[in-house]
Amino acid sequence: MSLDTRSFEHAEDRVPPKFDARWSLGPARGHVVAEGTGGRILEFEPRHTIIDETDAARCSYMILEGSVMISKMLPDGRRQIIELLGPGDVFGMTTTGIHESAADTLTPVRVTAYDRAAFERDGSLQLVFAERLKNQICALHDHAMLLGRKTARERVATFLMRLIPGRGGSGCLGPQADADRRSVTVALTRQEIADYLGLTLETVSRAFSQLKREGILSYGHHDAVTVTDVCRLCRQTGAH
Amino acid sequence: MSLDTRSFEHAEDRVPPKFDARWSLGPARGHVVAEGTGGRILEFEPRHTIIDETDAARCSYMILEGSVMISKMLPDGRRQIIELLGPGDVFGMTTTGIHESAADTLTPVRVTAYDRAAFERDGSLQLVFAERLKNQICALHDHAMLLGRKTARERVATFLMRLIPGRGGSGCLGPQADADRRSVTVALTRQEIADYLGLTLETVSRAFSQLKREGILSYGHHDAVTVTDVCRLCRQTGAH
DNA sequence: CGCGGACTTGATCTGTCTCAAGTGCCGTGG
DNA sequence: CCACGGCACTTGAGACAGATCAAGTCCGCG
Repeated sequence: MSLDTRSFEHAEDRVPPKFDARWSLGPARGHVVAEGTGGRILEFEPRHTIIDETDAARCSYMILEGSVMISKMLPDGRRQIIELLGPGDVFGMTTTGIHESAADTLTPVRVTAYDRAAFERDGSLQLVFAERLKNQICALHDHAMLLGRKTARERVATFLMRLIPGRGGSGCLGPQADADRRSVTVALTRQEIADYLGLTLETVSRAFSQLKREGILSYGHHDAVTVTDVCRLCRQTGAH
Repeated sequence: MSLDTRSFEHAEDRVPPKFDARWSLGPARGHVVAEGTGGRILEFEPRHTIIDETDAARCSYMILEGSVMISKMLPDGRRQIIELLGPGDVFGMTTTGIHESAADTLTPVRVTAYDRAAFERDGSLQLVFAERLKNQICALHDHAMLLGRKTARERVATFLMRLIPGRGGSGCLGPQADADRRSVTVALTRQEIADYLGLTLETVSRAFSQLKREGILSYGHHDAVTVTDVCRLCRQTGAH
């Protein structure tokens, strides 16, 4: 149901985006690591573009490693981050032949890219993708609920809960052992979190500060957050 | 990409919901019309429940005729309508074995219900569903943009544009012949539109009134709306 | 040391929600 | 046939969450 959130804990691996002509020009983005049966394995640095919103759709992708964000822009510049994806998730499928949303890396990413024509011919591959799509649809449903009906505070709490594997979902394990605290790494800037949650950067910042003041979170450096009381955070998500 | 919106134009067919024990009890909702190869064909009256949010998932469904809404509720009663579906669309798939959203009819509906176990075994059926899922994902992406970033006015304009087949999408035909006017039937109440667009009923009503005052819409009876200038409406959607 | 980027915090503004009437239509029953 | 009640919708007035505008702070880096 929820994202594999360990994938967002790679911020420490981040290196500053460095321009490399080989990675940015033409339709074949990314660094080809291996050619295989039907799929090429590509690698991308953090903060690089895999798909532009207007690209012709030549490939479908499955993530092997790292985190990818799918986003859309309105002509006046308003942006919405639609999905945050991790290992196993798929993107780039389309029925129109044109991608209608962009895909960018958050962390170092390795994907398998399947040529569209080859993909269409391979039924068993499509089944694998379809299975994954079901999960992603479920996440999109939850996210629609969040965007349409939750308060800013609930959105931020929900976002943070998704970063904690095994908690908050239908099969929540409850508090473990003694203390119910967990550390997570937030691989997104405040602006990106805002674009994901349908808020402004300031509102996201205020929600973080408020949760910190209440002792539910603690953090020094912005992307290394400790949730000091997971259950209490969970009760702020609106789902209880 | 967009919904097949002719499916929302059946309000005139509506009959008042009538209670019928056969339709409401137990897991096998709906009226079985035919048993077939792997799938049963079921019929439902307007405004009836196909799936409850907590149902165990026994079937996957494909719509043959009519409109279905998929929704979720928070424990405190806030509701979000996640998707509006028409003929060809599919729902009820899950990887968890539990449905996590409800499905209700808007109009008289005929669906094919595939037993979950049988469905899992039939690869070609899954491929048909997968193809359809791609379209629905695309619609969910657009809807996330709407919920996260559009104003009330833009949301309502976008909603109305989706009711006009062949217009507003990537392959928009532009104004036809002389006048650019179209009649649509809105099969949802203001409250349902609000729950779909992440607004309140009053805000939806005000947006309708405003568009009417500006001469972009006209309507007497609430569910029979004439868009008097489709292109002008389209320019209010935020997508231009 | 000074600059720039990401974040925080405060003050104010505003779009949407909330609360509260009021209207019109339709079906029911006298 | 008309009075009545209920439901969906409209409209207005005021409140409020979150947006916007504007300083700041903190930290890494050249």
